[in-house]
Amino acid sequence: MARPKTPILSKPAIREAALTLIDRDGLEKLSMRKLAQELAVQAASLYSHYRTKEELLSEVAEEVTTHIDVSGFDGGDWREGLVVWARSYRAALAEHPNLLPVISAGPGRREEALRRADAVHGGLVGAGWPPRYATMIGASTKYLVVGAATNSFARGFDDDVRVYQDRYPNLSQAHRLAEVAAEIDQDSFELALTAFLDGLVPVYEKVRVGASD
Amino acid sequence: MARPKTPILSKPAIREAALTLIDRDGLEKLSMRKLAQELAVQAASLYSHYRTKEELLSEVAEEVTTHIDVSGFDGGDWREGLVVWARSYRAALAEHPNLLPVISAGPGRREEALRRADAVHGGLVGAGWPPRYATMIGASTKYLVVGAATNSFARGFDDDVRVYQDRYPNLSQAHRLAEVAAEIDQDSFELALTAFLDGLVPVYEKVRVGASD
DNA sequence: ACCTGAACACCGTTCAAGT
DNA sequence: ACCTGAACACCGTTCAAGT
Repeated sequence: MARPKTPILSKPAIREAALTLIDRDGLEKLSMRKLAQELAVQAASLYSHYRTKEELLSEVAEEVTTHIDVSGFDGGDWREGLVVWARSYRAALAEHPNLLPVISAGPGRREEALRRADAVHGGLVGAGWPPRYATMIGASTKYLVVGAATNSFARGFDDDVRVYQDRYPNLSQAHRLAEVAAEIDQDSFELALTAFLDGLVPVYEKVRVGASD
Repeated sequence: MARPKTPILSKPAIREAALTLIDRDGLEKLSMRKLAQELAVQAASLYSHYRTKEELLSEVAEEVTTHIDVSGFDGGDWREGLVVWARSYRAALAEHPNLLPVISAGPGRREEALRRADAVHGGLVGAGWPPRYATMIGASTKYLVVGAATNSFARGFDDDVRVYQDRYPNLSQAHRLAEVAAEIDQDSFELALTAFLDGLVPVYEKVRVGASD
C-alpha cells in the first residue's frame, strides 16, 4: 500500500494535527516523526506536502492569526482601530500560547500578515497620522501585544516563586502573580494600551495632517 | 591525557565561547558538540560544568542582563526610574539579539533578574504607586521592551519585502524599514515609552498614596 | 575532579523504490 | 502524485573508564 487511491494526507490535516500537538505538548516537543505517527504515516510522507518543518509552522501561524481584526479602522477612528486590532491580536496569541515563538518570529512571507500591516498603516494615515508616525505607532502597538503575550504566556516567573518571598520583600505582592496571573496580565495589558493611546492624543493634535481646526 | 593537572574548562570560559558562537551564528546553530569543538574538548566534557544546555543558556542570559540599570529609582522619581530601566534593558537585549528568545523566556530562577524586579516594584511603591499598580506598570514596561526587541531584532519583515510593494500600496513607506530599520525601531520605542509614561501621569494623580496636595 | 570514547535515543531531511 | 523504508548527518545526554 504505497499509494492509496485517495490520499491519506492533506495540508489542512497536517496543520491541524501539528497545532493539536503544539497546544498539548509544546512547540519544542513537536517533531516531524511524532506528527507523522499521529497521522498514521511515515515522517518522510509529510515532505510530499510541506518542504520543511519551518514552512509548515509558518502556515500554522498564518492560520491562527487569521482572525486578527483590523476592521476597527473602517470608521476613520484611529484609536478604535488600534484598540480592536490590539485586543484581537492578543486574543489570537492567547489561544495558542505555545505557538508564540513562531508567530513573533515575524510575518515573514505570510500574505495575511502583510495585508493586515497594510490595513493598519492605511487606517492610521487615513485618520490623519503622517506616514512616519503611522509606521511607528503600528510598530509600538505590536510591541505591546507581543511583549504582553511573551511575558504572560511564556511564564515570566517560575512556578515556585514563593521560594524567594522573604529574600525579596518587595516582591511579596508580585508573587501573588502565580494565583491571579491571568487577571494581572489582562489588567496590565489594558493599562498599558490605554496609557499609550492617551499619551498619543496630544501628539496627534500636533502632527495630524488635513486638520482645519 | 584524560585529566590535565590544570583544568581546561571553566564555567566562565564555556559561557564566553557559547555567547560568541550565538552572536556569530545564531542561537539555533549552537550545539554542545560545536561548542565543545570550539573549546578543543569533547562534548561530554561540558557536562562536568553544566548539567544541561538549558542551564548554560540561562547563565549566559543572566550575564548579559547584569548591566540593566535600576538605579534610576533612587531619586524617588518613578518616571526617571522607568526610563532608565527600560532603555538599559533594551540596550542589553540589542547587544546580543540572538540571545533574545532565552532572555524573554523569563527570569526563571535567575537571581539578578529577581533582584531587579524587586527594585522596580519597590521604586514604584516608594514613589507613591499602590502595589497593584506597581506590578502592572512593571509588567507593562517590560512588555514594551521585550516586544520592541522581538520585533526589531528578530526581523519583523523579510529581507526581500520589496516584492510586495505594489501589491500592498500602503506599505510603500513601511518598506523603507529595511534600510532605516534601526532608526525606526529606535524612534518607535521612544515614542511608545514616552506616550505610555505621559498616559500614566493622570492615573498617578488619581491613585497615588501619601499625597498631601 | 575532570576529561574521553562510545553509546543511546532521538532529530530534519533526502531519495530510490513502489503503486 | 503520494507514500514507504532506509539512510545521512546531525542532536542532547549518559556513563564506564581513565588519570
